[in-house]
Amino acid sequence: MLSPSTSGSALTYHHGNLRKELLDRAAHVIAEQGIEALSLRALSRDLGVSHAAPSRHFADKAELLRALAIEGNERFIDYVLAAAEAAGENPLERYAAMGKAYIRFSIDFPAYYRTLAHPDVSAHADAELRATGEQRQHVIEAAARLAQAAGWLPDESVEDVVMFSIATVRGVAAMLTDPLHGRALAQHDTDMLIENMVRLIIDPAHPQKSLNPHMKGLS
Amino acid sequence: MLSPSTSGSALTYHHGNLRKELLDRAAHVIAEQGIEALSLRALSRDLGVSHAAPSRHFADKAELLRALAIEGNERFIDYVLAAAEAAGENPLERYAAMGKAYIRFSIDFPAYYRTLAHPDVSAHADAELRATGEQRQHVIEAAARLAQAAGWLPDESVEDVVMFSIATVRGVAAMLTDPLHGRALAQHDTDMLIENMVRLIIDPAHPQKSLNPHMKGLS
DNA sequence: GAATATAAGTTGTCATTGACAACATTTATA
DNA sequence: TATAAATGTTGTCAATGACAACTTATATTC
Repeated sequence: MLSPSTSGSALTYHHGNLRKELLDRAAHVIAEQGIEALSLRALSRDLGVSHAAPSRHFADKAELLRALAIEGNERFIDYVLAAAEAAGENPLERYAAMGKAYIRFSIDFPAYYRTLAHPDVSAHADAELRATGEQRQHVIEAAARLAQAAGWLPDESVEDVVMFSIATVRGVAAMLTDPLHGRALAQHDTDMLIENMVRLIIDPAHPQKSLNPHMKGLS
Repeated sequence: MLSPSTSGSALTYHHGNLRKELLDRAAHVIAEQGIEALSLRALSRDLGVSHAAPSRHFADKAELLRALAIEGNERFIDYVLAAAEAAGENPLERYAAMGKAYIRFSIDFPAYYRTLAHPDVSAHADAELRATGEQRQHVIEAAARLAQAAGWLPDESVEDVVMFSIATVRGVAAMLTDPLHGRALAQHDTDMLIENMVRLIIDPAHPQKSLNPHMKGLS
């Protein structure tokens, strides 16, 4: 009862570190049944606390989702940056790896992805969530700049290539996770699909890909 | 009271054609305050009927949203096909026009777009909604085939170019309508952005755009 | 044209939910 | 030890979606 070393539910405090357990359980429910099925009271029941307990950690439901979204943004950044590191030094390879990681994150962490993609969450964004969202943007934009400097779509503005690449991977992620459109693909097919989609955005083997290839040939 | 010719609320029946009025009002609320703010009871109050009246037309809330989504898919198809017609005969121009129309639809008809994009709606899709979704897919796919035959990305599979182009416009639409990411752009900027994004997918002026431009040069 | 079936709408009720207030208990701090 | 702060509980409220029972208007049938 008193020992903080017990793993699991009765950790350090009254009932354990309820805040974290709420977030974990919420992520589980969202991954299993979607974000609409999330109920603070059901969450409380699952964790064996009273229905008002969550209010000590989250002012309302939106705040819990916000916290989950912030956590998701942080993990997203780590995930994508790790993929870039693993890809080596070539800026084109790095950016392609980040694109694949972007899509894969949405599949590997459906709860974070759904939370981040949910319209109501971004509608109720606060300063902190906005901040992690901008971090996310900066990480991608910095890598895009380097890729462009290495020969990718040199005639386009940075804003445009950033938006183009984010939009595409975001759209692919949406389609793969959409139960309507996303017919279940085999693991191998998914890998191949991601590979192809990212190659259509940026192909490290052919960085000269450009809308004005004839201009490049004359320069 | 009895005349069916009066426009507006007291049309033909008990209270008018309530079904249509519910859908219209729902679209209005969704466009104004988002899909989460939609309440059947509030809808009933707005239209001056009792809280159980909607149940005669829609078994539950999901069914109303489903009907709205089906309507949205139909209008989407009309909208995109009209854009293709206006673009003339060239398959590349036509496909580009359809891409722009796709994005523009999400801006011009936010209620339909939000409903169609909402995860809970596609989760509760029925046969009819799925059918209109497939129609949508076929319309795009047919145009993509023609564009490919006219020289666009000839080395890729149809499935890949379809997914790539849909994903990109879908992502752009998501970003433009996302209150977090979509900082308000001026009308002209939006036009230019759409233009650029679609040109990065398919550029009618340079249909030879391909991942293997050197192969094309040798053939 | 009256009788009847059906469609459309209403009132009443219920369980669930998110939010809040008042109270209780445990931990931290002075 | 006294007290403040954090954490959790019980009780309550209004709003909501869903449903059942009842009412009324339109359509159909004899």
